[in-house]
Amino acid sequence: MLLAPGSTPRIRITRQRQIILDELCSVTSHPTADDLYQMVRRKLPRISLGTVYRNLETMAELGMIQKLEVGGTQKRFDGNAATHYHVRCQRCGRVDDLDLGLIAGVEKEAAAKTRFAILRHRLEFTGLCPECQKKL
Amino acid sequence: MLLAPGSTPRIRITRQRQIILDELCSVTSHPTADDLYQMVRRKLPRISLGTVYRNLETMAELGMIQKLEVGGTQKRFDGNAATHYHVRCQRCGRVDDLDLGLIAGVEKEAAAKTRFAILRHRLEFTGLCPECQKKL
DNA sequence: GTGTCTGCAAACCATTTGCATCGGT
DNA sequence: ACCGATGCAAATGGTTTGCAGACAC
Repeated sequence: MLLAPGSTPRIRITRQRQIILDELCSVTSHPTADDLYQMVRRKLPRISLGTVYRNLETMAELGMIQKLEVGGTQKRFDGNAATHYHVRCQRCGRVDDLDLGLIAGVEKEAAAKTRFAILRHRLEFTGLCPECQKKL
Repeated sequence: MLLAPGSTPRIRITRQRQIILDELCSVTSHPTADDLYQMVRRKLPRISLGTVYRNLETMAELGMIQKLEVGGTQKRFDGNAATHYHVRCQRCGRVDDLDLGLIAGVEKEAAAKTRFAILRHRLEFTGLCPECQKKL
């Protein structure tokens, strides 16, 4: 979504967009696009998967939500736009929030070690969720 | 690659496997499967992309190399099997190693905050590489 | 000789996209 | 009315897989 200089494309509040956002924010899990599609479909049976993808992308670009690029095949989405860390179960793929304070100063430390301009960081833990621990 | 109890499937050292590993270890970048395919093809013109994928997968499972699930569409591979952190350029996708000491105690701290059994962690920085900074 | 590995091609699956129509503003 | 958004279906692109022949041990 490139913006022509000077133009400000108005984002419309469509029924679909509103409901996708509502569903995402109503949940503490970190649903995939398809999870969300299933959830939203209960309220808008005719919505298409493409619309879900497009809206998630748009809202992530606007900083309203987060697109999580955690491990696994599918991307996941988070209604909490603030930086925070995650744990992912390597067996079932479940992703939980982790209530750790942000690691202070790492970005500064990293910036000192490289010629990259550091924009953000991500910390992700991998492990086994309680349910999967039992099953092993 | 599930192992039947008691069996120890012998891993054969084929020409393909050896060369894929050599190429990966000869390089400090973090090539994608296709990058590696192109590299290996110069020495083994008849190798197939499927073989590259299969071998990378196998060697990652054996802990000989690392499969990096950093952001972006493609997975990347690292000949250095030891835990270390990375910076990724959000514009061109380049991935560099980051010479930071491992964050002490985070896994223990994380374990205390969740009921997950923590197995490992990953810290990834996103930014702009020197080349992409110039181009903007 | 046995059982793994390879090359090839087709299959898979998450995500993206083109297009005609719809609907917010 | 304008132009962004939608539904649908087809396309894309990375990765995986089935199979018959090849090769390491």
